[in-house]
Amino acid sequence: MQMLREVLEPLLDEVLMSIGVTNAHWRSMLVRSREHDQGDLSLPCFPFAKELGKSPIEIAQQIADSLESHFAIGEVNAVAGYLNIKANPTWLAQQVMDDAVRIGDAFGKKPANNTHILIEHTSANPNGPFHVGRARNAILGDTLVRLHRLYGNNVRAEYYVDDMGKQVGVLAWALEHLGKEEVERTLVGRESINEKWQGKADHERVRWYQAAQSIRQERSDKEDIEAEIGRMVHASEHGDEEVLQAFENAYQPVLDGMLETLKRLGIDFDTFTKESMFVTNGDVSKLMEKFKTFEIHGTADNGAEFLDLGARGLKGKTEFFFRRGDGSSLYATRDIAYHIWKWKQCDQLINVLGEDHKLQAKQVGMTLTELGEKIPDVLFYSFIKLPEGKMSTRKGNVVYMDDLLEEAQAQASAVVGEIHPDYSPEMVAEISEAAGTSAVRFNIIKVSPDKGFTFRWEEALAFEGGSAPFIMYSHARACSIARKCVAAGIDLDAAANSSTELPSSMPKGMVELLRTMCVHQDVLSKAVNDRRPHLFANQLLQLATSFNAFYRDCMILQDGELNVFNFQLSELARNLMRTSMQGLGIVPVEQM
RNA sequence: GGAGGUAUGGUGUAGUGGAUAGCAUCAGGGAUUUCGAAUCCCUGGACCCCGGUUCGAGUCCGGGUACCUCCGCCA
Repeated sequence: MQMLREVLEPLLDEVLMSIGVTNAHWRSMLVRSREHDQGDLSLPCFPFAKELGKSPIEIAQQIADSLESHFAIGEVNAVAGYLNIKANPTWLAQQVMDDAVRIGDAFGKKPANNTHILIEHTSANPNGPFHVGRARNAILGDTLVRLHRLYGNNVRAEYYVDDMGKQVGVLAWALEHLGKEEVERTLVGRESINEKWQGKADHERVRWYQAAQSIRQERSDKEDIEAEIGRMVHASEHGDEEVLQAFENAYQPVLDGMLETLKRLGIDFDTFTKESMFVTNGDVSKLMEKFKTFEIHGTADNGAEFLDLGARGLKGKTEFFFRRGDGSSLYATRDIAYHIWKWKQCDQLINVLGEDHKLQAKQVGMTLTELGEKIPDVLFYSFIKLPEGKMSTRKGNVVYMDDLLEEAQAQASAVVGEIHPDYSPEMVAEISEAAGTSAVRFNIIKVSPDKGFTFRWEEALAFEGGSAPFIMYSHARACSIARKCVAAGIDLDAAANSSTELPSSMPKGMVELLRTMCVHQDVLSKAVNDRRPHLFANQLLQLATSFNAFYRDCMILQDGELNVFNFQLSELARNLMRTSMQGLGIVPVEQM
């Protein structure tokens, strides 16, 4: 609780100095109390014992006795060598009422901040529909973008389009050379396309890609095919405009289909940058010429070139190849050119990458350092598996995001329909779409990115307990209260702006809510700066829970009479929930 | 074989060197003539193993074990 800390530190400074503590590091020992009942902040006094020649119990007591009283401090107690300080709930209420805890756009209180942040995420190869595994990148990345915006930062969300190279080459070849019948014949025995996605290009065209993958290994003329694909790929890597155009015609509809899926999840991008740009504009060849002058530059027998990063401390295989024997560039080379370009347009760079890219990212980072460039921050995440094992399109072991979202919507629809038979079909559809997509996002975002994750239908579709609909429900209930007040003929604006006495004694649920609201900004700050969105997801869950406790203990509207303070607090909590939900991509519907 | 990551109730997970390890699910019990029961309350149950550092270790260090990822002139 940063706001309490700011009040407390000068006071404690004085007391500690007066009793003879010289260790200036005590500030880092002032921690959030583990025992919520004991206090908000605690100072363990064990380290002072040696210096002062007294027991920690005595020291804690002595500090408690000599601590100056302050409006912010509610209770001070010394227990078992710990000094516990509890905030005065009335002071917390004042902080909340004075807007100290408001965050985000809707509150018009952005931190002054001129840094430009570029977040690159997703950047999936445009060769097939999103499955749940690939979507973790998009959900993490988009949530990070949203949280930065909530925090007041200037963010650009970017998708790096892999518009050249073998995967797109295979897709282009397949679309040109294979007929629908041949594709289906090749894929016989594999799962057929879900009828629902007929006409959606990512689902349609991936079958051409899959058929080609199998034909490349099995058909009698596979050497010829391989040569043909190889010719196109190399032409693309040399910037052949005709080939690049053919590639684009092949992948663009696929990419559009993929973006449609992301859109449904509330995920958007500000800019798309094509990989080929760095080949056609000459950046890549200039870069490769520059590498030649490096002392760690080396050449293989066939003329391929590399940098020996072993000399810079890389372990394992130390040669980092940037150019093939035929003179064309490699993916990583283009990635470096891309990073140099990105650094020209931002102050901070964040990439969201799967853990399989760790070595690659390290090589790129070391090379950027070699070039005198800064290295990006990277948010790595672990893969999503299925209970049957690794997700694999080839083995048919895959859950498509489109299917998951359909199912989520259908199940949410069943719940809404049951609870509210009075709602119109349109309303049910809208609510269940919001609840379904939000539940899917939240289920993925609430887990720490570096934790392996096994996808389970029943968890992804859970609408109770620690889920998005749980949060949405608390928010909807707060909205409902406000509507009830209007129905009772109360002027909301007047009530919101009228000044009111701060209560001097409060029920437990109200104190809970105030405390949660007062750490909200602290948690957001940590989630953003440490790139750990799940911390904020858990905080929002806590906020919803606290609001429920407040609702339980405090009446806002009773017998037509409005409790003004309770109403104001409820409205502030409602707004905080709403903006926080937006920060996580949860849709804040007002009724459900 | 080398490099990186992870290990917490039955299950899924949170946890800033600090006290009685939090949440959800699950199992069992209870709460509504009152602002929305997708709610709330009560009970049950966990820090992989062995050492070390420390006044104090789930957390830091070393060594095991298990699982995941990488070690392409692929992207």
